[in-house]
Amino acid sequence: VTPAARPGRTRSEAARQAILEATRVELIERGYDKLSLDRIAAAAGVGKQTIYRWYPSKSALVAEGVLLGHLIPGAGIPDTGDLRADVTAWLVSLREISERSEGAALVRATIAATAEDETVALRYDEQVTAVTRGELTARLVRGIADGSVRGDAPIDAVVDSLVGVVLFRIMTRQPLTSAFIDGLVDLTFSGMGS
Amino acid sequence: VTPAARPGRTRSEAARQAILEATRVELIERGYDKLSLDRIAAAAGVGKQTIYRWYPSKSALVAEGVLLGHLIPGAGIPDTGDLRADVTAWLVSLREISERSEGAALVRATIAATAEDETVALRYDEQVTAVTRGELTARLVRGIADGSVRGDAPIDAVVDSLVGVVLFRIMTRQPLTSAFIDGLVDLTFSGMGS
Amino acid sequence: VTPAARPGRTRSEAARQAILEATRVELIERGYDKLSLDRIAAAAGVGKQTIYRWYPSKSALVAEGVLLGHLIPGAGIPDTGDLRADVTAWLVSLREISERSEGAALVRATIAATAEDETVALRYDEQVTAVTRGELTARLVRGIADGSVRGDAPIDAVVDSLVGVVLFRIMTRQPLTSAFIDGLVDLTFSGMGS
Amino acid sequence: VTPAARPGRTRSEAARQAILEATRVELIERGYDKLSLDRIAAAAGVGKQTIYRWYPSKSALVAEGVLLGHLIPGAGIPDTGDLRADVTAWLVSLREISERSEGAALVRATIAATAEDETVALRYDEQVTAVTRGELTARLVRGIADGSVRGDAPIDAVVDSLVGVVLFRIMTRQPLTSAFIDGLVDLTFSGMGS
DNA sequence: CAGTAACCGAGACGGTACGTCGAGTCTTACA
DNA sequence: TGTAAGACTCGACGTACCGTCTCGGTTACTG
Repeated sequence: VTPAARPGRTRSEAARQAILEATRVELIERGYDKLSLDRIAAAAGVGKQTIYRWYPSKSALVAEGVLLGHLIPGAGIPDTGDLRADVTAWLVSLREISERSEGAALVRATIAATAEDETVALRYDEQVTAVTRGELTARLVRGIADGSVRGDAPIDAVVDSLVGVVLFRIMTRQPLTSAFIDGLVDLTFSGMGS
Repeated sequence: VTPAARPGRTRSEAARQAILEATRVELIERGYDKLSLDRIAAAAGVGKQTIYRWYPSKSALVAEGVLLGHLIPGAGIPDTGDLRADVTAWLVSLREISERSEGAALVRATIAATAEDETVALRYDEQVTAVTRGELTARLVRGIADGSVRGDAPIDAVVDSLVGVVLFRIMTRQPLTSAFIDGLVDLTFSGMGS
Repeated sequence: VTPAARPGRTRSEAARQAILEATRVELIERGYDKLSLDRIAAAAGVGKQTIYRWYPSKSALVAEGVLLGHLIPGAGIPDTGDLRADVTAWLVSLREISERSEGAALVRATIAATAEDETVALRYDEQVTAVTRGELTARLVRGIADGSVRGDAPIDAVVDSLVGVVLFRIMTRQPLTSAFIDGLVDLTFSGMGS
Repeated sequence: VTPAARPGRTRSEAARQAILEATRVELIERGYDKLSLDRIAAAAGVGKQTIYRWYPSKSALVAEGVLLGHLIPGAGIPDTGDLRADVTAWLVSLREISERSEGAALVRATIAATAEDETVALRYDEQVTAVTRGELTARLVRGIADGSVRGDAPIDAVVDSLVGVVLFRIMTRQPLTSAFIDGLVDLTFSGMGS
């Protein structure tokens, strides 16, 4: 796909990357609602108009800037054959993200943006929830095959519970301790019923 | 405990209530980051300074305005003796809150405020998470007593999973359907293991 | 002298004119210290920031808005050959300005701004006093030439006395009557000595 | 006339003096339009209401605070028999006032207040112009008697010229030099005519 | 000599305006 | 035509004062 060969100067992919990078820095340092496009433009060495040429609004920029491969889906679910261990490993990798302060700040910025803006929520669903659900579902289906998951397990509930609880702990600034992860895995596999 | 007997005119509780009410209206209609203190002051018939006299920041105002008995803890957990039915009933009552558009808007505003501001997160923890955890824990302890919950169930994981998943569905604009609730209760009691 | 060729949009001279015009209206209607930049901006159809881009302070705006060719120097000193008649005619033209209520209001605003702000005082000196002194001095020099003014007359004292007395009468709301003007001219030419 | 014998606590003259003193300090330090009643009240150790009990408005306070015996009339016109020397001495005493920075600041504050507020202008006229005119007139009348002033001199023009020129020099921050004073006296006695 | 009326310091109140910052748009000169 | 720069309108921010009102508390006249 040739880039259309239009007249005039070609749009600078470098500028776009600089914008996204500057956005992430701002998000980490100040959070979602203290974001300033003026500051981003200055930091990226870019005119404000260039930002608006790529992204129609602040939330679109944030959606793109945060979600594009820089977040949770980065932590793919491993497949060692031992499902319980794999889920635990996945949660541990999320814990590591949440313990780097920049990671927690980005996640919180994403939560705020998602809660406040419908279009960000849609993008979030496509790019994070759907991907995670896909990976997790695929892994669980293999688990059903090897007998470690029962055939009628409520996959949606599992996915949303796990993602939801992680976001909730980050949102409320509670650490994801080992003990908590163990309890969560235990609950997920065995339930609390007697 | 004397009421301090400070000099000067006594602070107007009526003004404070008007501020909180106007804040809730604004939150429902516009969301957290489009909140305008100018508009709130005008709607409440109050000087802007009076708002700042009571609340040091936008987030403090939102924390107070939203959390004070106007949210989730309003939905207490029932106790009919049948724990599974009680948890289901509790989730259904949350669904009803989330389906009134004002309920969902307030919850989303709270999520945004909590994610962005540490002090709001602290308040949220005290006034929502702690209360819910307390109620749920008490109910589960009775469940252990009557044998419907195993003695070593990870209570924290249960509480944060249930609250987290509800907030996650509201944040991402996914409905809390009956089917989802059933799956969630099933997962919580029985786990997904085979 | 090239027009600088700076990057970015060129500053809007139209906006500046609208600001000055709105300022004069406000000054006439409300006076110097009841001036509101919010109102001026609204009346001029201009953002407040644009006012601050042109003028660093309220007084600078007033200095510019009032002094720029809209004041006393507008009343140049005539030269008919009869110096006494010329000075009288000049004072009469000042009387006419001071009798239009908008004229008096503008003069009083200028007095207030000048008295309160050093930089306005400097501008006033350059744009009003210096110009008037120049015109009057030139006229008096011609008067010396034709013998109607003595060669060692204290020009500075003449200029400051005439300007000062006019401003004083306007400031204290005393009218510039014909009788007063005649007395003043008499004093200026002949002195009060016997 | 007894002071009415009203019931209730008598108004505190000490408070009133403290208010006036604090007002003068503020005027000297910040000028007329940056005056703050809150600051004055705090500095005077007085409630704001007390100020309003004595003075209905900011300008009334300034008029009272500044004019009451703390200004130009303090410099009475001497009478040594030599009128020219007396007028010169009076102008020199005004120069001394204008050279103490607090003196010039108070005069400028008064000018600003007078220019902006009609009621202050009235008071100014009564308490400064009228008094000065009275003293000067009395002295000039004696001058007529001893032959140093011609009988038909325009007294009003003399008074307003002298007061006006002094205020004008202070307002525009020009010093009252000896040379200027000499020129002014020369002009006043002999005129500029040949 | 108790009542009560006017004062006092203090400070909260509803407002208006300040000077600054940010969003999103528009207009230059340059590449 | 795209780009960096930057001015534009609009609107919100958090602060400072204004002039009023309301506290608890203090005088001083009055019945």
